[in-house]
Amino acid sequence: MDKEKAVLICVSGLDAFSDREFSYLCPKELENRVFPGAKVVVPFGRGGRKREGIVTGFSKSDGSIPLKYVIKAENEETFVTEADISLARFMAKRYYAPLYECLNLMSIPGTGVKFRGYYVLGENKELPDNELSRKITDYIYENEKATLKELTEAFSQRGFKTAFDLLLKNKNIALFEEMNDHGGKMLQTAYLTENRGLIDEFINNYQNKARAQIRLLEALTDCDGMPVTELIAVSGTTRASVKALCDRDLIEIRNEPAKMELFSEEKMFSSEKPILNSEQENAVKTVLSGRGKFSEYLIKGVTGSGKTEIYLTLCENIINEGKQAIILVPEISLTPQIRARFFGRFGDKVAVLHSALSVSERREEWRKIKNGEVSVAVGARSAVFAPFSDLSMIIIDEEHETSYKSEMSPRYDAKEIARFKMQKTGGTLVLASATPAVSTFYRTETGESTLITLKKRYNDVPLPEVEIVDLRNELKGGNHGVLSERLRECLIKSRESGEKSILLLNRRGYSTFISCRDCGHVIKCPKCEVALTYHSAENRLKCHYCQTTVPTPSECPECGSNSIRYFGSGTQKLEEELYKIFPEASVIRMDNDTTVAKMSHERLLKRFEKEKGSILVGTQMIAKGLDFKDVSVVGVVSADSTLFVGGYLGNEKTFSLITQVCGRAGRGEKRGLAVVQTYQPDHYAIEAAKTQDYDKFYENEIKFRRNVKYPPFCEIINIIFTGENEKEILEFAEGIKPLMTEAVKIYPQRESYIAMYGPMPCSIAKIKDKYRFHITIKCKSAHSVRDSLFYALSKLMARGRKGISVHIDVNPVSFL
DNA sequence: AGCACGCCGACT
DNA sequence: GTCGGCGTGCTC
Repeated sequence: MDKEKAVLICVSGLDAFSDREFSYLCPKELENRVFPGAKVVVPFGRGGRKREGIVTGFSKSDGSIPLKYVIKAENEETFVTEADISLARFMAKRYYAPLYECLNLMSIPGTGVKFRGYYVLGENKELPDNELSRKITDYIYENEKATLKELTEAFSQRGFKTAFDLLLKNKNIALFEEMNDHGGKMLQTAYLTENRGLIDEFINNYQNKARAQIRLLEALTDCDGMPVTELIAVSGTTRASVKALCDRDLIEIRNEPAKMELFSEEKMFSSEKPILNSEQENAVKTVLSGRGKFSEYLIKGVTGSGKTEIYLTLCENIINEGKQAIILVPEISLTPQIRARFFGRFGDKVAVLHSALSVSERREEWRKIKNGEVSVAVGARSAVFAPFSDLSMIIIDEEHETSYKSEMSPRYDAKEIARFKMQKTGGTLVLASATPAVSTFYRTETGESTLITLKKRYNDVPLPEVEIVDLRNELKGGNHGVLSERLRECLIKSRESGEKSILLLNRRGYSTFISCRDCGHVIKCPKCEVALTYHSAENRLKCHYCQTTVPTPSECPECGSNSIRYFGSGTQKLEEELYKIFPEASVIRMDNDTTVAKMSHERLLKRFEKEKGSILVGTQMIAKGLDFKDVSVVGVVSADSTLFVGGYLGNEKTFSLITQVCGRAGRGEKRGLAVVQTYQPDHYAIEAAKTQDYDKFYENEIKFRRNVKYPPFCEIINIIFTGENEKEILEFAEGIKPLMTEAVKIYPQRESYIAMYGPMPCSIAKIKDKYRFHITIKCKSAHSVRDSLFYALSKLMARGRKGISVHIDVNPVSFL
């Protein structure tokens, strides 16, 4: 008899420690649709509930356990390749993530865990004779369906489980598994109606009455329909005005599958080939000379040295080879300006992936890549998984940015993924930055990567002059304000000559914390272990970690005194102070609070560009991707604010942030001025920033890293435990020590193991009522401690751990 | 996460 | 004795 085909499948919904591949049989009728890479539906667990799975290989099952059958095979477009499977295996091991979740990143977007179990009324209408049964069925009847979780919460009384089980057994209720289908998401799109006459009439008659509605109509006249959310953002209005126009029958809203809509400016952007200078040409030549086998480059080029032209030229070469390339940029840089350059150059040969896309737009881009309709993909972190068939180059712009590391499971590092992919296919990896990550630069010293340096700035504009202001002297001089005398002077001068200024202050809100003068009590978030920040716009205190807000207290909640004081300054306060000095000026504030709405980022920048003598105030989001003429002054209000947070990366973050933002000064012909305010003028990160001297910074920093054994001289594994009960977490986490001792005996790789610290409270010890502890492991390589750590953690997780969740972060970039 | 099995305590 | 609560371990 023909043996039935048995396949290995990774199943959704397992945690990293119980994650395994399972064997299933394939029914005859599905035989040619079930093979490695295919998405399938399988029964799983004792209840045989449906789950999504991905076939990872063929099983050599010996028949010792009875196998279940694959229920369904999905259609073709959900497939992943064998190369994806081996990449996913690497990721699952390296980042301690479930294999399914890794593969899911590579398959078509918006197909997460598909099945939700609901309970509905069953065929048997005769209920057991008890009140609880009736209540449960009534609840389901009223809501049509209910999840088990919902029911357990609604009937958190004794006897629920029994009654529930009985109902299920009697078929009074039944399980209904629903597909949680995100596919083909519809988007509300606004169109002008056919009543053109009425529209013109309305615009004329309501000039001064319904300004918002008129702006909406104007925005719509130039285009053929626009998604409502975008329309609101572009015209700076609200949903209420949209509704009003609908009621007047002037516009209509249709539900449409979302399309990727190009902005007119993107289409119009010139497609002229840039003329490269000799440095740029050399860079291109060097990179291309290594083609044909895996090679890695680091392009270190000051801001304005024209790195984007190099990327464009490299991509062009790849396209001519008939191959494909990915360009990764930090999310924040995916502004229309940058997108425009790629569209201008490659037209419809380029796919763009960014966070503002809806699921269906993302699917469409993914499909174009998969079908070979495009040859270049530009996108943020997750674009590294773009499913090209003959990918041959990956370029990572601003490679020092920490956003290339995912902070959600799977906590992957796009740089490592890119390297893995290029190594496998013999492609080229290009990293680029004005201020490379110290770990990246180190690779050029060990020979793992080739350094390419660009020194010339576009049009030979000199780098800005950087002045350091010692804030301790300001204090001595009696100036307690946010702005030093010197910076204030420069701002005034800049405004007088009609030029723009940019001020960086890496703290949002008004004040950083508020406390009582009499008893010293600091007002903290009720759910998190952090101080609340005062936000003047809402006149409330906000928690930046859980978004809770509370009214501003007029007296101290501890001692009742009414001398509450606001300490520290954020962007809101700075904005206010600037208005005091320049009542006439246009001060534009850009931070998380002002840019939550889609597109508002771009609107704010446009305003800044348009208005003479305007001042831009913002958090680190203003440091990148901005390209303005006539910015004569850049101010760094508090240079040390990133110095001692962010763990060992603090120095590097500070140096690159200051350098980046200072580079915004004086583009165009004139030399700009940057004023850096600090309490630590002698710190080497600040000193090096003064002369914009990366090499000097690197020299100091690598010495420090080597001395205290930090990356690149080790790898760090952070294990984070969270839960409601402080004591239980601590006890649980302590359990890892003996297990680790045991594990190291079984997997003798001790030479790699450097040290284990903790458990200790995280630097934010509580978020949303959950306490947080962490254990940090330093090792020569994460790879060689993987087996022993996995052993210890699996055993640890196998014990009762009510309410404690554990996650692992390999080489974290944030240590909160 | 969810589901069944099995141990233990309360109630008949 | 029996029912039901709750902890423990497994899922092809």
